Amino acid sequence: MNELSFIFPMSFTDITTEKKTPPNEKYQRIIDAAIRVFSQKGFYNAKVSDVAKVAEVADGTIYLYFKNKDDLLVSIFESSMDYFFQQAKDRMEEGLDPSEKLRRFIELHLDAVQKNQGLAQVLQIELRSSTRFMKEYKAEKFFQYLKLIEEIILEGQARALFKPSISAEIAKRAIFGAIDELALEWVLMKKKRYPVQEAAAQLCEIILSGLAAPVA
Amino acid sequence: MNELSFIFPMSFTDITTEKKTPPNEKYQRIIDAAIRVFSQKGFYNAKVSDVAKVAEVADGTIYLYFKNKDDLLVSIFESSMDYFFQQAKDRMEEGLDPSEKLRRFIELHLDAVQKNQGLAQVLQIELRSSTRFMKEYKAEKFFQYLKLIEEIILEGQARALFKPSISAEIAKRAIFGAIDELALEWVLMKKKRYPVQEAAAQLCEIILSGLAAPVA
Amino acid sequence: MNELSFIFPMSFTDITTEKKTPPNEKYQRIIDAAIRVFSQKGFYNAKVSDVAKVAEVADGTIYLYFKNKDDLLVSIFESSMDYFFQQAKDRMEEGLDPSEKLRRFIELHLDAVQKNQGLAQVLQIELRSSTRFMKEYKAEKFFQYLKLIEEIILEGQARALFKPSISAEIAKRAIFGAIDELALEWVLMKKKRYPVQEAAAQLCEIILSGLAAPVA
Amino acid sequence: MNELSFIFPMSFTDITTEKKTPPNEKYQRIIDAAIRVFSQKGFYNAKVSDVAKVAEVADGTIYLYFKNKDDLLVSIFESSMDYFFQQAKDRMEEGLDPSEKLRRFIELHLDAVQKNQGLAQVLQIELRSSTRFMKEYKAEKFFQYLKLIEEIILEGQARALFKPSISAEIAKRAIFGAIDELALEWVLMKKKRYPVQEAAAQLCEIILSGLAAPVA
DNA sequence: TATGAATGAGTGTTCATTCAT
DNA sequence: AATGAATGAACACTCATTCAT
Repeated sequence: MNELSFIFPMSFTDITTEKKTPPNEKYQRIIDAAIRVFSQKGFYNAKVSDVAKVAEVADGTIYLYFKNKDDLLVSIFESSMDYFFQQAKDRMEEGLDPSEKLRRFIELHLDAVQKNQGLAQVLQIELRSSTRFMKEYKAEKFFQYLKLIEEIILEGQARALFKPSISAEIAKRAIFGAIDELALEWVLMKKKRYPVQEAAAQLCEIILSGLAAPVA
Repeated sequence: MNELSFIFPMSFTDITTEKKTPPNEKYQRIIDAAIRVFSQKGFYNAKVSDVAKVAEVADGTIYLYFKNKDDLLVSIFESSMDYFFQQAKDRMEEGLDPSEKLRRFIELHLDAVQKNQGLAQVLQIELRSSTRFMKEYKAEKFFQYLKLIEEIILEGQARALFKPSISAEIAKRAIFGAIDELALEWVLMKKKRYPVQEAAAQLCEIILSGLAAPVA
Repeated sequence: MNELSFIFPMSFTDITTEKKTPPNEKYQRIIDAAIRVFSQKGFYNAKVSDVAKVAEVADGTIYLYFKNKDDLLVSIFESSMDYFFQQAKDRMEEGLDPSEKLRRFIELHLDAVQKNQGLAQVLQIELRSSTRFMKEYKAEKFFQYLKLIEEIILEGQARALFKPSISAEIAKRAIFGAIDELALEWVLMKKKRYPVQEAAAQLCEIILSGLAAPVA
Repeated sequence: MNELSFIFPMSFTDITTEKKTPPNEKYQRIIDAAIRVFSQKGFYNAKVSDVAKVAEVADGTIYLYFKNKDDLLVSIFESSMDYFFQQAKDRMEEGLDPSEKLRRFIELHLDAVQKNQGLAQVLQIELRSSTRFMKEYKAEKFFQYLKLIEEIILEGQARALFKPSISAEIAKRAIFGAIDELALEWVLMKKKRYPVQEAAAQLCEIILSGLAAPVA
């Protein structure tokens, strides 16, 4: 049972399909160990051998499943995003109001963060840290994520529910940034001063009225 | 002429007062070199000797001005923030409308980013990368930054211009996150699709109406 | 075949029991290389990579067997002393005259030095060099060595063969100093002007009559 | 007032004559500082800048008086020995019994050690540490020291007071080693368990009867 | 003489990665 | 597939020495 499968009952391995090495039990152990170790020590300060130790695997075994240390981080990112998309699809059925969709999206993100704080830290802090990831690595999955927000905004504008003056391209980034920062703060907070849901609600209150078309 | 002095005509050395080693010409050269090198290669991938080379200084000289490689990063952060606060104080005079203050704050941040893209990258990407900075190092200056936003919100609420239901504590984080993400995207964008000012305007449009108290 | 096994036919590994890493072939190669390199260049001037090169091992391999460069020196000392004690026990059977025991002890020490001059240099010169070893590191084994001499003296006094006025505590140091200095000179002598055995005999002549109780 | 001048009222500078730079007040300050620093930290762990700090001189100033760090150590050694010889000449007047001369010699050495423990440590531990000093540097002064002992022994043998079978060449080394070791132990002893004079007396008791020709 | 800022060669140690078993 | 001993490139930092002032 890994950290992610705690969020989503369906097996992790079902969605990731690109990997050459079919994710198996040992692959999972390594991913889970990496999440734990990276979130505690930080990616750069974590040793591959630390991950191996936690995963109860030999150092070399990690290289049977991952190309190198970076690949471990990328793999964590990619499979996490796959989960997220799966969930997003489930929760935001067609026909919902764009405002409601956006609310659910925000809630989903923050709920996921709450359920998996170690993972959240890795994705937010460590991933961002590497110039490689931010500049060179085409964060395909990250763009997919942004696209989800963009589509909601565009739909809202098409249905005249959101201000037409808003640039969806820019707004999606601002919204992601806000969610991301709230998530990060909440995760790093030792003594939680408020539940994540509170953060979600507050953010919705600002964003939704911020986007809303003025009533005639 | 260093990167920062490009933003602010007044000398760097005038404001920073805490440093034991009084920032002098060589200190500046090293800071500027570090900003350039860190923003290009990333903090972890940058060698101290790279910084020395760019600064046209011997490796050892860096250690006359900075305790170690980390200290270089922290110093960049701290002096940048000092600049920012100085600027913020100048631009947001007393008596301004809270909405106007917030607009100016956002514009200030994004303008500064535009004027100093290398520095912006370092602060956003590299600083965040280190577990040290995020968890252990008490980012005093960062909290001061957040406090500026918080005070504007509280003032707006006190004057019944902003919704009372908003938690300033949470909102300030959301706003910072939004600014930060827009800044990051803009900086990393190879071919600028829109001016930063456009990002500032868009963000203001969402945030200001999002915070505004409904008209009776 | 290592330097020490030249002195004692029994395997090195048989006696050293405290070491976590069981001395194996590679461990021995490193120890032997270190003795050679340290005796030639001196501990401080020897590079770890020099030792690695002589041992025909990668630099990093040394750190699989030794905590650090200092540990290499300590390990050489400790295992040498273990050998010595083993030998001393064998050569100085119970029932021997204290004078005879002392003679054999001195001969043993100087013979060992002759058989292993590189090691002797390291132990005498390099070990003494480090403030760490002399002041902080409790040279347990060295005190054991001194104790052997002390016991012989005390036995001689108990049997009224040695002067009762002699302080065993002080005498053991003086004797060790004399042996040590003779050993050092002999080792450093390029062209040997006399055999070590001669030095042993001369020292015995002084010490034994110096300790002897006056005949009634 | 330097450490050495505490032992000998005559000025340090009067005897050292080889030095190009005439030893003056600043030269002395540096020597004294070096003795203090080297004895505390050990030669290799002491920084030239430490010595400069203690001497209240700029780093560069040291190089006006000494060729390099090694030269500092050599200079300490040489001038100490000069003092010693001066003293030895004074105390061991012609006409004295060889036994009495040897006793005075041993007492002189140990008294000097007691009066100047920092210096003693430097000479015994640090000097010996460097392969340079032991192997390459022709310790002229050290041989002079040994010669003093040798001459006493030869005189004793010529006058049939000492055993003719003793090799003066070997005995002088043994005696030096014994003195040196007793000195070292005494200096490093935290809580002095006995006065140095006791060590001197004990050593004389062994050595003198050890050398003495048997009475007919 | 004296200074002390600047230099830059030098090295112990780490750790991602490999590969013989 | 799995291991983990071995590798060796890489790098932050130190400090003896110099030299412009």
